[in-house]
Amino acid sequence: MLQNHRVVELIVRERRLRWPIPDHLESTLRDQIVRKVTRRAKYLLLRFDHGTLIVHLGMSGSLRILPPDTVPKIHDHWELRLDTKKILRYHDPRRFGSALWTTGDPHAHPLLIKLAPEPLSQAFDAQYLHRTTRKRNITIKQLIMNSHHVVGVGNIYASESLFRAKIAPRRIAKRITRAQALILTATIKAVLAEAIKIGGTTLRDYVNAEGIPGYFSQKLFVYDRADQACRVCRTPIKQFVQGQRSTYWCPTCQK
DNA sequence: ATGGGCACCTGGCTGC
DNA sequence: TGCAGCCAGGTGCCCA
Repeated sequence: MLQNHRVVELIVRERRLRWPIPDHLESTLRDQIVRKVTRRAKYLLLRFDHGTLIVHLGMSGSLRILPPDTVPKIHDHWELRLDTKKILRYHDPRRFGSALWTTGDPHAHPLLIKLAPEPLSQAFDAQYLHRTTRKRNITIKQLIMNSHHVVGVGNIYASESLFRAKIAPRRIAKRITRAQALILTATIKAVLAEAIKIGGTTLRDYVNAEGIPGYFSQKLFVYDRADQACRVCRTPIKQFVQGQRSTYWCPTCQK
């Protein structure tokens, strides 16, 4: 869709994202050809000949490919006009997302250099997780949500992965056994792969880039299910706050 | 080095 | 119906 197409113009309507969109970006991207679109953790990488555009969607961001002359709406902060006449448009009400320019190896960028291995890769395995939890006094839920230890696991999938692994969210990371590390890597991979396959998780009225909701919410065992019966044992699901985020778990299934 | 708390924002929902 | 208050799918930064 984007690859090998030329950017005719970058239009920025609101530069104030998590980090300001650099002033030079319009002139830098003009007439550049998108060579490759890749991803690292939740960062999208648009590779050009002279550098890389690093895009993050934050909590509420979306990117859509739109037909020519589609009228921009509120919170449509920037867009690439392509030689195909289509528009790649970034929409983000909360402005927690970002669009950064970097030259050289994008993986060497300060935001990417320290990221943990890709969760769906072989490098993310039981040995890795067991090693990285050693001597860690934080809870296992906070560890799997820390991108220096595990990437791709946000607040929803953290609770879901731990439920499937039967591990209590408050368990201290260094107390995780080798066997539990093996199970947890497997449940993280499964949860992420399933969620990706069915379009992610839609809560309330969020929609994806095609304007379609994700259906993983129908597969949630614990997230957003406080006081409802556990789908395995019927115990009421518990909710509490951990590091300013809501955690959901089943006190019977998870130990 | 590690871990905890804060910050950035808008909008939807709840309850008075 | 209006509105204040609360909560939200992320994550980098600062400080102890």
